[in-house]
Amino acid sequence: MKKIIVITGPTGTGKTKLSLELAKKYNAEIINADSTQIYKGMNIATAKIKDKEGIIHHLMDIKEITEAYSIYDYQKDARKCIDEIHQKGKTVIFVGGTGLYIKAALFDYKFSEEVKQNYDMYSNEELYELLKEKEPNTNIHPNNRKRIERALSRENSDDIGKNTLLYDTIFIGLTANREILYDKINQRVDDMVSEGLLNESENIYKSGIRSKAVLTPIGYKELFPYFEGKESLDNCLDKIKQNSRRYAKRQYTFFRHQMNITWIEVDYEHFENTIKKAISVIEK
RNA sequence: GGAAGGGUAGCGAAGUGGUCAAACGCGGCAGACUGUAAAUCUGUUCCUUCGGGUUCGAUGGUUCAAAUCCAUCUCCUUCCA
Repeated sequence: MKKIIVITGPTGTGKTKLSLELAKKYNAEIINADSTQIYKGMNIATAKIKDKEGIIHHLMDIKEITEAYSIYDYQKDARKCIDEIHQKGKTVIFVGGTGLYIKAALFDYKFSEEVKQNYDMYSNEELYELLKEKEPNTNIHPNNRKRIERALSRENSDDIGKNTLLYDTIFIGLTANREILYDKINQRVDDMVSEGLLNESENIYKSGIRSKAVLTPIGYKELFPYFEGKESLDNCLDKIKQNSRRYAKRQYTFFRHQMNITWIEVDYEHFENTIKKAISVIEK
């Protein structure tokens, strides 16, 4: 099977579990599509797989948390992995919830040379005016300074190829009723605590490293006020739960509008049903 | 039993005669998204057949006009007994 299988969906739906079963069935290797699992040392909050059951996982634990990594790197790395796996005659399965990474790898996203500049002296309004001159049809909001700076730093590209799929791919999304999903997410945070989340987070806190890799994932930075004695543990854990719920919502928005996904309602009680459904979607 | 303060939309909290369907925050919902994407940013949030309708503990009153003033009732918090 040379089709690429993508397993995605919001956090807490069992993507990892499903991916292992499918990898065994289709003689596949897995490419991680989760932006936070790229990094070493961040395992509990990112819900990294504990037992790979012999399945080869790519693009996981490949960077130190002090290192930079971006979607541009991911695109190159992921495509290289696809070629290698296909060359072995095996199937490729992408697993993860970072929608943009999946899109950049599989769609014809074109990245151009960066024109690094310092925009510190400009106000949001001034920057927006600059962008308007460069890209009159921009739909970036004036308040979204980071994205405006990015847009100004890249070469103007009319054809960015974001809707052109490069590979024969099947997109499977795991989903669940909102209420159930939120319960799962809340429960999962409590489970992470029993698995040692506080320890892992405190080590990162004490390391003094405040890189992008540290400050991006949900589950570490929210605990820092607790280590500083400024906030109760319960409040910090509630913050993690809330951020996770909001993250799941944003994921839905992205997946619904950016990719043609076949959604599967997760059967938490009898996960084998979820696997069966996925197989029937793949073999349809 | 006495004294004081208070009950405002899902929650917290402003508002103390008209410009109030009611600031702001949170939560919820919806959305954008090519180099931080577990990020960043936006919209919306009493009901509505979009004409309007019904709200600010309850009831009654004053007024052209009340969440805002008055009376009674009710509930909560704190203090004194």
